[in-house]
Amino acid sequence: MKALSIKDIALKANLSITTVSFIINGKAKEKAISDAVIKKVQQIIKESGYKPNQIARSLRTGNSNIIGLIIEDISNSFFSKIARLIEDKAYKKGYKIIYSSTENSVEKAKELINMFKSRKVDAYIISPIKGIQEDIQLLLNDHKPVILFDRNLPELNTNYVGANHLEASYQATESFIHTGKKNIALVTINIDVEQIEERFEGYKRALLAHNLGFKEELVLRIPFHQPEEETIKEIKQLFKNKEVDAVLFATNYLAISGLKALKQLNKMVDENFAIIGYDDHEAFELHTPSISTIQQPLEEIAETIIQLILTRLSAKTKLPDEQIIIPAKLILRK
Amino acid sequence: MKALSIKDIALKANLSITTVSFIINGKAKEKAISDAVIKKVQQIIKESGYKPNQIARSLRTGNSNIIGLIIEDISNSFFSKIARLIEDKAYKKGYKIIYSSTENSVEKAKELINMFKSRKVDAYIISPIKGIQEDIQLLLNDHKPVILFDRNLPELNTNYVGANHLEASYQATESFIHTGKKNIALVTINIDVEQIEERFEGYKRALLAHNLGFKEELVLRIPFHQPEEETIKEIKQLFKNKEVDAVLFATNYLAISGLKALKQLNKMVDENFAIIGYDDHEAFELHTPSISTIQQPLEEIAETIIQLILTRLSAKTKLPDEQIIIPAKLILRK
DNA sequence: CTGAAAGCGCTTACAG
DNA sequence: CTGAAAGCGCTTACAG
Repeated sequence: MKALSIKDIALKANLSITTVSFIINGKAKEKAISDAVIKKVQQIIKESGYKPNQIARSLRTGNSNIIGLIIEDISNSFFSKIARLIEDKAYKKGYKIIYSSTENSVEKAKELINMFKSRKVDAYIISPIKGIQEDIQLLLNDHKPVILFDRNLPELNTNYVGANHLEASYQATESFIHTGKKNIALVTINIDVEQIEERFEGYKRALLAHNLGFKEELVLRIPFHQPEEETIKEIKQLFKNKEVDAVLFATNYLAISGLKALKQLNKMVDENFAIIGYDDHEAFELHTPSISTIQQPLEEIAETIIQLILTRLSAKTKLPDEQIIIPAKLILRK
Repeated sequence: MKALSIKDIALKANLSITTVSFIINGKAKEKAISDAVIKKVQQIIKESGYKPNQIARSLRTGNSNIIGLIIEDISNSFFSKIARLIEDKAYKKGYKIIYSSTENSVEKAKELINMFKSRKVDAYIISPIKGIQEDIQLLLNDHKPVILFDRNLPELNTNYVGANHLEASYQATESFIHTGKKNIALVTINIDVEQIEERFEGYKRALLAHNLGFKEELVLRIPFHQPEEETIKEIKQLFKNKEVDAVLFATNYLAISGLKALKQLNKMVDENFAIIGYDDHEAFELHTPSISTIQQPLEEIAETIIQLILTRLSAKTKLPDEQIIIPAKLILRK
């Protein structure tokens, strides 16, 4: 039971494959194919359930209607939610998404880019890490649309969509200060990516701007691949420091580990001890008391990314690169 | 700057593309290519950064090294975690995953299957819905490996990996009964899929087995696409029924809505009012008090799926279908 | 209005 | 030990 090919359809219709191809690709009018022929072919296609072989089409045209999505980890709710939104929007325009997680490995990220390249994806959406600039530059040389998101690589001339992490973490830190907190800690991750760096900078600048002084010992940098138990242990250590009266977490999973640490210590979030997370998580709202958080507008980010991609895919000439910064919001909860 | 082709490599090496192809595909030994030639070609490939065009390869061989994953919703943590585990394991074997969400739409599920088919994916992992049996049967006729998971379609003769939902929800209900609960409610979703049906059956049978009687008014069936606010409203209604002393939720997102409802009502989970969720969620453990839940062993499910796929992809003949039921565990938390 | 033919970049049966 | 050639299923420039 082999799949039907355009040849079979042409045979049944008593036409050349050229004519059938024109009809399939909506070029019937342009090529002045008669209405009768169009009807006949469409009828045969419908009855036979014929679907064009996309692989052959890709080989011939050089594009695939596939957009490659490269992220850190699909099981992180920030990425899986963005992925879902992007998928939905792309799907409506006839594009499919193929995704893969880098786990913050330069090695794997490079492999993924090559993989996608050899599969001729039409465009790339990448949450990048340092060390893959050259690989991305090759895509750009190839005139493939590339949208970086979440994290930027400023050396590259391409599109970027992201939140103003510095500003957001500045505000979060400031909100602690406004409620009288003096010893504000930061729990962050020790990966060398710009948006993590920015979150740190915002924290530091807010402290300095309010003359609280920056103390390195209040910054806890968690190794990326560390097992969660270890992370919780380190956070508990931090929490036991009686001086600390507020903690900002630089990612949602760190904040989750922080909440687990609190629970294990039987320590409460109250007027003497405040925390703020980064990126929302259902657990934050449900927690008693609810946890404040810095929220990136996922819908807006996804929409912006997909618009940038689609306009670039349909443009005949290269459009100017855009750097779009979308404000993250501090959601204060009680 | 066009990409290199096998022709370019052959030209540089002063060899035919046949020979180059044999070397690329590891058939050099088998074809008795001389070591000197092998070395030379490998050197040229390395220097030039040549990557074979997978599209051309797929067109010629009929397979793609891509596995299609069709799930309900990638943003649901159950699926995104499974997806990540499957991706990891597949990646190590040289397979890529292409995924899409059906949103429980028969229409979309059918489209996705066709899309994957026209892209010549090598195998399918599907969390199916009723109404796509015929489409899956066509894949089976085509001798493509298909693994159903999470939900089964018993009419089909294919592989299935899933948890024993009936047993699990029976046990959960029974655990309520053992702690003296009399009016046990079920919050479920009104989609017609087997594993949701089983969760209902387990609940019902446990009640009947313990002579508590089954009351339809204690079963709340939430429409699938309903906005969450509406769901919360309905659950609040249920919670206000003073008789209800225990609630079993049939999915993790329903339980999350349930926790939000509790919070809005300022109602506590305590010895007089118990709840159990389905599939784990970080919010369950963190909740005060922690929420008990039925947990599917994600790692084991993913591993089983990928093993089934890989053995079938490398087998020369059709292997017998397997129906693998993996026990879900009731995790009781205080 | 419609068709014959080239070619996308591979793999592989066949030949020597 | 190595190569010429067919063919996978399309699209499209060219011809009439």
